[in-house]
Amino acid sequence: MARLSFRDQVLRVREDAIVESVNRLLADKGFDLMTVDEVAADVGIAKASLYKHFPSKEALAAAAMVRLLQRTLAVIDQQAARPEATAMQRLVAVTRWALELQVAGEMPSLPAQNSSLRAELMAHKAYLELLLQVSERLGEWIVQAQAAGDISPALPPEVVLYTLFARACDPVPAFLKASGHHSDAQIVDWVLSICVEGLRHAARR
Amino acid sequence: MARLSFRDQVLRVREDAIVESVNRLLADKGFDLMTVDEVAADVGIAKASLYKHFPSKEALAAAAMVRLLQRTLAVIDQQAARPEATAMQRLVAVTRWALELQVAGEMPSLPAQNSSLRAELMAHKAYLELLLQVSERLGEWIVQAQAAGDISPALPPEVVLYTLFARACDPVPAFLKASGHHSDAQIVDWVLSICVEGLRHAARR
DNA sequence: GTCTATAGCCAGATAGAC
DNA sequence: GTCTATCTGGCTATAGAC
Repeated sequence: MARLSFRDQVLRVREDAIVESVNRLLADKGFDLMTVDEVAADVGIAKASLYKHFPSKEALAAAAMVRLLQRTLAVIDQQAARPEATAMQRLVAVTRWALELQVAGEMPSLPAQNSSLRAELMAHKAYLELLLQVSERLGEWIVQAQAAGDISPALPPEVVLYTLFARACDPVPAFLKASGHHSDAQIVDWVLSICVEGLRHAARR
Repeated sequence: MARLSFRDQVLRVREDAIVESVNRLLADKGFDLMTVDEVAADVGIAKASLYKHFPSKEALAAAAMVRLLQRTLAVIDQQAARPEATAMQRLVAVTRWALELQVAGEMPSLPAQNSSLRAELMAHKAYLELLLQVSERLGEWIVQAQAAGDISPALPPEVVLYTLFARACDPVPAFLKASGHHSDAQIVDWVLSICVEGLRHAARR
């Protein structure tokens, strides 16, 4: 990794601050309700300055998703470094991390249906590359967990992968949290248990 | 039920057509991307005429949700009329119906985060009444299924209810459908099986 | 690169004739 | 109640001075 000049370091720090604001606002309000004015106000710079760093609102969201995938890969690396853990335990740990992020209100969420956003994401090389990496890393563990009998072999790995991904935008934690009867940890445990046991015992029917 | 005058019948038919268009557009594009202009064009009337029937875009969405809940109650009634079925079989049948509706692209979906929409829904008496009815009807079966050992007694009924509700907006079917490798029926079976077995075997942890 | 000010656009809602 | 035409506000994005 090349040494960065002082100017570039300042730039980097500012952009990190921007992306973190975007991440929080995406988690809080979602893409459509998040306005660029809000982002600028939250970072503490003028809107025109934001557009010097990122060319569009969609690019802002893409940057937040790249950040999320990078953090996900870091968690995956961390799990890969546990020699005593089974593939299933690693999958569960990563999923638990995602659920905890969501319950803490730090999981950015994008609408599945906004076409301009989808188009920009599908053209974003770094995003696609990271998404592929995450999928492949998890995919290996899924196959291993199926061989070990921890995940039903009746399920295509693809189905398992999507089911795990979907925990990141599962509405159940938010509803349970809103009802106010349970602790965050308890909510995460329930949702995780339902997911894990579902994958374990699912059949072709 | 009072006999309707001819005028009122015409009104009713037109409003049904409107709500059906809204339902389809909500399923297709979601609330934020659906425009009132599109609804008017789809129905074949002017936008101003739409506003004579429904006072706001949010009211249109609320009407579509009321229609959905009414259809849900009809399915619940249908299951209640099967004396040979267990509570669990009834719950599974209702959930399967919802998943099939979603895979067919006829399940209207609302963003969880749009606050003006949430405010209007929470003020909509018919909607809340129906939602309560559906929850209570399903809640009874959930308790019975837990007593029969078909659903883990470690789960609060509330958690089970939300987990079933969430199948209506589960992103997994859409992803699997987009991948193009599987039939609709197969997709529904997998998602349903993961859900049902998860509820059956979930533990407190 | 940062700012103020504004252009341009789109979508929800309304006026008013018929 | 239906239409055409218009208003209004808010949002993305940019111009241009410093």
